Amino acid sequence: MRRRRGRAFKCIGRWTVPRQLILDVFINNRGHLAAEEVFMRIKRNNPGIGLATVYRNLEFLHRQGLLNRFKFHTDRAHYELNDDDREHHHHLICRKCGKVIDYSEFVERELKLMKDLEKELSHKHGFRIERHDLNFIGLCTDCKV
Amino acid sequence: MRRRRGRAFKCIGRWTVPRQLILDVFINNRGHLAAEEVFMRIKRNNPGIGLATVYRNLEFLHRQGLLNRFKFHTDRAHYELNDDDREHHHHLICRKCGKVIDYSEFVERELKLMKDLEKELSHKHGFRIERHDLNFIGLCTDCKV
DNA sequence: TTATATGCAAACGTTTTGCTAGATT
DNA sequence: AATCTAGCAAAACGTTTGCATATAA
Repeated sequence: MRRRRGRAFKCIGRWTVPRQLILDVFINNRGHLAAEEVFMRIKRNNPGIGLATVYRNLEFLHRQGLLNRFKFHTDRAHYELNDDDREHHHHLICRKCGKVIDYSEFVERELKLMKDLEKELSHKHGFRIERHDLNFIGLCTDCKV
Repeated sequence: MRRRRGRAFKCIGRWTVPRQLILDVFINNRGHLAAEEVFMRIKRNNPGIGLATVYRNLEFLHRQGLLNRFKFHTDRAHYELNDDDREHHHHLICRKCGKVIDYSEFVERELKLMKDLEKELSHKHGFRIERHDLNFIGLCTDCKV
């Protein structure tokens, strides 16, 4: 198996079938998926897949920078495709049904603030800030009735 | 047992000894504690306490609005005292040692942005936003060497 | 050919639950 | 007295690990 993603990408390790299948799930399904959900989707056409393989490869793809990892409301880790072409965005999380909506409003203004904050905080607390994580929690249209 | 907190507070349910002991841990120890840590601290002077009681009461106190609940880097849920008098703040999280530092820099500017964002997002996505959660993840002074 | 990844099952750490005795109102 | 809560142990849940087999390079 040799098919990867469209653009060039150096991979530490071997590019295997399960690895590609997992990535395909995210390519065909822009969203925020937990391991179990990825596992189920692959299992439909590839019943031989193991859940541990999914877990190992989600972590692998995350380390390779292909997937972003989140801990939202629930206990499960969620992953989304880390598409360089994609706009910087954050998440609206419904605390009732768990729905996650991406948004990119006010990003320029937000990024400016984040940069100022990172500078100030790095200096003051000696932290080397690598990333930030901003979530809005509330009720979605369906759940707020 | 009748002792509660300084200010008035209506409690749904019964105010029990373990409930007070758990709250005391947070009053005497401003910080972000996981269930196990709270359990250990109480056990020192009250060996009879059960871990399940701690879990149940952390959730209880969170529902009562006395504790804030976070899911940081690790798998454990962390809680902190929700002190109304306290400044609005966010968290710097060290991804290596798990240390959590509170900060309140740029809060006015941040709150202004959050308010604008909440208004825009509520309108556009039909979300009723209840709260936001902003974390900076990186390496602390000790871990970045 | 050889290191790496897979699949399975068992182990793991955290959190929840069922139950009976006990405490609070 | 009625009801809610505690403590214990067992189960549940998401995730990780050990190991023999299979696969990519």
